[in-house]
Amino acid sequence: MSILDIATQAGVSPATVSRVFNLPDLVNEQTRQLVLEVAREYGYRPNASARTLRTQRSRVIGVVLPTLTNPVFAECLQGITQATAAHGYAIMPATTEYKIESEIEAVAQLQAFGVDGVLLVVSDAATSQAVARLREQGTPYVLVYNRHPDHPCVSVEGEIAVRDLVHHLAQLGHSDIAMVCGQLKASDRAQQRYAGFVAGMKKARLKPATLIEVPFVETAIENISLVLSSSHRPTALICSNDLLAVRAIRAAHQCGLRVPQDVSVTGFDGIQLGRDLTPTLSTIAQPNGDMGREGVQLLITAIESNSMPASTDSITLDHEFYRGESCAQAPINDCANS
Amino acid sequence: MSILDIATQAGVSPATVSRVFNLPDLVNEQTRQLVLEVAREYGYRPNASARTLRTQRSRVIGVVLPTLTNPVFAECLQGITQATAAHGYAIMPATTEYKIESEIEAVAQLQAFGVDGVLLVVSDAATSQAVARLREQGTPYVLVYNRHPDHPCVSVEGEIAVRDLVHHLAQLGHSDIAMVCGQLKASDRAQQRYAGFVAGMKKARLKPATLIEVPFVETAIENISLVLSSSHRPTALICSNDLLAVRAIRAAHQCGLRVPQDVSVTGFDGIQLGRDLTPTLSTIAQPNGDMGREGVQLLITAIESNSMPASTDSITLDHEFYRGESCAQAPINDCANS
DNA sequence: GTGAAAGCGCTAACAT
DNA sequence: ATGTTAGCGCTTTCAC
Repeated sequence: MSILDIATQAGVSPATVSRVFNLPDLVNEQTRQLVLEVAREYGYRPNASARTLRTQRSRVIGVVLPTLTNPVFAECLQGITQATAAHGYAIMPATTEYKIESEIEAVAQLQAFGVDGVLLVVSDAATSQAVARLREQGTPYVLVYNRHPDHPCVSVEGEIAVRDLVHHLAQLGHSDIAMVCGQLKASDRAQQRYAGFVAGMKKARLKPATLIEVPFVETAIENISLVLSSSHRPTALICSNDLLAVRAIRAAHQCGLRVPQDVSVTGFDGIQLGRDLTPTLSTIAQPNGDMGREGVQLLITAIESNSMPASTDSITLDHEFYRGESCAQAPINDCANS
Repeated sequence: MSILDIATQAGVSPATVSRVFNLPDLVNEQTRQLVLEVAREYGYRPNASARTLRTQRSRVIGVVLPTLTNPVFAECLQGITQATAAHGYAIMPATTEYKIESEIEAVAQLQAFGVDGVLLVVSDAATSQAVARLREQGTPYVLVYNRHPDHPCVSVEGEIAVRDLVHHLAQLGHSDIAMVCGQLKASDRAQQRYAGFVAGMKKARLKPATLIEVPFVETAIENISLVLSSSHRPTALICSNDLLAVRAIRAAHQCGLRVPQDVSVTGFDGIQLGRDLTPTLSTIAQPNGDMGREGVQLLITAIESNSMPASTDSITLDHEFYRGESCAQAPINDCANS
């Protein structure tokens, strides 16, 4: 069923049928009803490829994410899905599994499929080849979660958030605080969060910050356990994301420590599931759905005005420390220690 | 950069350029190298819409899921993504948020975007209008997680799995076992799992099975707490999915009960995160990534042979009961009770 | 092994 | 308010 068939059946020209679907106001009420009727009868729906070929617009947005297995990105994609659907756009996601070389590959694939723009979460905005390619080729893009002055980004102030969290923990009597991260060099976000940790520790005049860098998620629990079973263990663990926090809690448990009585654990991301865990997860919550939605807004606005989102369009959303049960006052004896 | 530009630059016809990309064997080695060279130089990539318009194949697969917020579907989508990418296909996901009327809407949207086929998880395969539409219109589709004799499905034997689980719990000394589900009428999977529960209880000659039906996730914890604080509370809770199991553990905690010493909790799905929780989640694990991958395989095979997947192509994958820390022997006193 | 040409279904400029 | 028509970029038959 092509537009020509419908036109013939309705006794009008293909142009009129096209107008009924794209510029209905230009068509006489009666004619429009007639066309709509015929179209419905034959179950006609305009062919997207033909429209795209003609208009050079696919109404599809590409999305590049590290993984869907981390709920933070799944929640974000959920937001993206809602916002795009509301605008009549569809999405085409691709995941990199945190492999940096997959980023450029994913972008190339999406471009090959003719997406109008791309939303992405990259390992490191400053050095990303994927982002460079997008920019060179004039494909509209917006970074989400990444935060960099040269690119259009939707992000939260990760550095400030962690700095303030250190302050909060210090107030709870913690002086021995360690940070748990993935590989720092593989993530600009982790670096920013770590910078906030260092700044916060310095400001609180606490002793040089311990960093537990976890190279692979598989060994996270072991890595953390090692530190928790040392003679002078930290009383609080600031994890750079919620999944690490979950593993930190497990590590504590394996070391015979109770959370939060013996050790406090905080995460970063605010995944929904954290609210239902036992203990509930303390975390620096980001509005994950909104991050996606705002990114879509930025991107579609640019696409429809035939321009590229600018770094000056960047949006910073509010974060919020959610104090769950995994975080409490420092244990008394440790207070005595310090 | 169109195929014509490349052809002109290389001094060949557009047909030859097309062959270089689609039927390279038909092209003289030298000519091919030349064209490839020119194409690379200009960063040429064939236009997907034009190809789709001409061939009537988009190489895009639509995916309809309830939500991405439940890791079970995120993991499945991950598998789908990998398999499609390996075949040179892209995916276009849409979520229904468990709203049954969104299913048909999502399908219509995907069809409008010209997907070659659809992978879906629906509320109820038997009555789904979305599935009916797909079938009527001759759009290839495969159901995932749903299990129904009239449709091509990739699923596990949910009923048998739960039946066997009841047996396992009975062996552990549990006689007072309750099942926790979402709204039964809204999910054929939950119904099947419940049927397995009833069958298992009967076979184990245990007293009529208690069902805790949780209408809304928001109130799940309250609903479960109510039962756990009753005078003759169950010693084991079989939850129809892992997210409910997490909430059941929380409910137990709020009732002052320890898991698993006072009450055992099991889930269904095998989400990866469950392995890192404390206690680790006991669950009937499905191979979520593989479910997606198998669905893709079935679908693409059909698409490329110009046919529709048949109900006889349905695949049943193996499930496995993962015994985590959330499940243990029934408490002694309760054994005495029974 | 390569080229010429038709046409996939649509939109938009132009004409009436 | 509606019609005519060219052409988006590609693949594929048919011819050579």
